[in-house]
Amino acid sequence: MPELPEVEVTMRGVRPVLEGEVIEDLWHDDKKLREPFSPRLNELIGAKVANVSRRAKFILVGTDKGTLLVHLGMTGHLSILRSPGERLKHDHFELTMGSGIVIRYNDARRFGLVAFIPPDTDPLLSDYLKDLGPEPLSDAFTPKVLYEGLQRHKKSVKQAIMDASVVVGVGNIYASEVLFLSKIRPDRRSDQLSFEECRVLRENIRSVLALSISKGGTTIINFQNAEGKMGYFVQNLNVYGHKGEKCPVCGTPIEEMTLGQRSTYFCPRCQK
DNA sequence: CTGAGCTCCTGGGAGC
DNA sequence: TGCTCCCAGGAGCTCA
Repeated sequence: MPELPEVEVTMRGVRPVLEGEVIEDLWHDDKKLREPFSPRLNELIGAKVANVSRRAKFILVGTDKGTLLVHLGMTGHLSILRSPGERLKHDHFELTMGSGIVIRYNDARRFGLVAFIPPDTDPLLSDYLKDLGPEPLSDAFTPKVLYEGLQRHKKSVKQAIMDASVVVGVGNIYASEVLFLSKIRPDRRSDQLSFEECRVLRENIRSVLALSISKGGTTIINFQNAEGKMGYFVQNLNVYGHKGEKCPVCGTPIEEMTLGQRSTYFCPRCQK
């Protein structure tokens, strides 16, 4: 379940093996991911990679012949293969670079996306990215921006911080964690939060994501081995998945509720 | 326009 | 042991 930190770490992992290299070959299977593979992806063969970046949970591979957009969905991951073996089940896409290195995309549930943005289109203005809210770790994500974003909605604060038009990159797990750290009940209406609560919430969103990225950074070496297995971040989750266990702060049993069809965990005593 | 609910997909766990 | 059922979740879609 890649959340933003895992995408960032993946992006940092593939960047050095892509930038400045030529895409020598490109392969995909005939199953569709979130949407079918575009025939225009083949235009990237022979292209030189200029830059690799991230926007929300998308990885952007910018070349002189267009941009490759990769989203890992729920179960997607990229492997860097110096001596690629045979493809495995659920391998759906790969790039062979001039260096001989193969970047391979595997995604069991096929919730991910591989898309082509033509060279005459600014990828940030493409349909995939144009409506996205601020990056949580950018200077643009101020307490005021979060406050105003939450004021625009009447849904629960948990659903609101998972809404990419408010802020990108907060998935289901971190939503519960961040609200716990902020002592805010997930089912509070987003437009009922005070400015001060938004300030605290904004701070926790940033610190949790930043910490996960820094932890993930140490897994890059592991990530680059021939196995290509990255593994999910093993981190201390305070409430997510801990229904019935004691709150680490006050000892009250953690409760679970459903918001927007998604499991939500919280401490009924700490979170107001 | 908004928010609620549904949908895609497969592996893994629970239950029998 | 083996079968069936159900759940997980990012994000786009439909509908009221």
